[in-house]
Amino acid sequence: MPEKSVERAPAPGGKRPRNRRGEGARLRIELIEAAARLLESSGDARLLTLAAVAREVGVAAPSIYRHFSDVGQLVEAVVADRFQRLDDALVHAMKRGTDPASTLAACCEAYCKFGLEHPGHYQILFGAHLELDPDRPSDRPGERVFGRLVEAVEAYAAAGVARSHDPHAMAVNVWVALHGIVSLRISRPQHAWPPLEDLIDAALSGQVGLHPTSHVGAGKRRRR
Amino acid sequence: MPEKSVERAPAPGGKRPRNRRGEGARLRIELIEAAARLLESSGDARLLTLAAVAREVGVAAPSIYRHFSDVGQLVEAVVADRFQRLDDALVHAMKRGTDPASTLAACCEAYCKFGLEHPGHYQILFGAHLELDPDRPSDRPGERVFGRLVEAVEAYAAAGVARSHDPHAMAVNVWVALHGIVSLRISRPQHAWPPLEDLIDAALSGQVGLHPTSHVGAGKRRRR
DNA sequence: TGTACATCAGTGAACGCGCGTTCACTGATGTAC
DNA sequence: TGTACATCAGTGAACGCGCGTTCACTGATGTAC
Repeated sequence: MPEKSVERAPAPGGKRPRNRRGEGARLRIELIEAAARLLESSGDARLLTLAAVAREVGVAAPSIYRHFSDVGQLVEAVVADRFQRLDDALVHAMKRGTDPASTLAACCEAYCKFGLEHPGHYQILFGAHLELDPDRPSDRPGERVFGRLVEAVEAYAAAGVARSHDPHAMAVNVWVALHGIVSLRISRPQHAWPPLEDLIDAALSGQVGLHPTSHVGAGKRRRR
Repeated sequence: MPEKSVERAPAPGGKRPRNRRGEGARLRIELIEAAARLLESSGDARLLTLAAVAREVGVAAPSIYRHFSDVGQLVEAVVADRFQRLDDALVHAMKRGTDPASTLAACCEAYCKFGLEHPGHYQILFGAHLELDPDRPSDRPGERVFGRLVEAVEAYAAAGVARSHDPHAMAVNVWVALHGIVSLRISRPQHAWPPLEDLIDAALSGQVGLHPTSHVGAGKRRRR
């Protein structure tokens, strides 16, 4: 029987082959992916340990130091990546909108879906214990994502049917509502929740006056 | 002068005097209070250690076992106590209301204030990692608190000015909105938030059609 | 009233474990000559 | 072309620390007689 048949052997059996010369940077990627998996399942960066990451990848713990000087940098790498993914998801969703109303709805829906599909990451991104560098307001965490919401609400408001004339204030209210939807559904999965769409509709109609009928059919929304 | 002048000597200096015979149960209280302080500052029960609680109280770690068989029971004691306090606060606030509108507003305000004044506890009570005994639905966490909200919304709906005719659904929307307000303000303290009252007003007017003017003057609300 | 005893409240030492971090090292492989 | 060497990717052993948990114990104090 062939000995080293599989290249990507999983950690338990295969004694993970070391990278070729010049390809050491691959471990960096693997470490970030492993940390991301662990963070997804814990939902709190403070519970992440270097030892667990090393184990997950199948590598000795000191090997991590070649790429990250401490666990914080590893977390930062994961967090930056996930903020980027969320932003990408919002931008992508908004492109699907055919008018300001459906664009705003799509944006909100994408936000909630990201959160509900990656609850651990969502909790880390928008939970209280992030502590990125507060001196770099450019990446003040989540501010860019909030900016997308502001964009969408502004465009909707410009179309003239919004509730008030302060798009920024409305965007705050919408963000708060969406965050409530996502985080309570994550933390109370056993509660008898109405369909996600209904919660989003209620938030949008309450906060910006965007009623369900105005954007039915914009995305793949189906009522039951 | 009386010999045992100070009963509650602080941990650092005073070598905490042991309780008299028959008063061993006092340590139980102290342990719960200490755990509560630590939980308030961490915001996650999974970070609580017996060693830290023992240190906080000024007692040897094994002493805890006389009162709690593991850290989970200690957490459970704190959580039950804080849920009770929150419920008390809501009930007390609602008693101050003079009509269904002001009662509902007072309830929501009390909910938010509890959360913002005890952010660590709020995160533990309504965060994702609680895991109380799911076989006892009676204390399914937070359900009783949610029930207060349902009560208040129902009373308001019965008065006839509500947005829809499904008080339970409205209460869900209100809960979600309040949770969003509290948890995002906790986790993004540096964000330029509007006054708490404005956020609550927006939630209430959006979700149940209760507009600020309908309850101005009911509590100590002041506009600026 | 005095004294022996039972009980209570809590301690100190010890253990194994997982973690972070350091250090010198190993072995494969690309490269200069 | 062959060979010596430098470098790269990663390891294994070791350390101190904090933690959970056990165990036998200690010393104060209430109580029975």
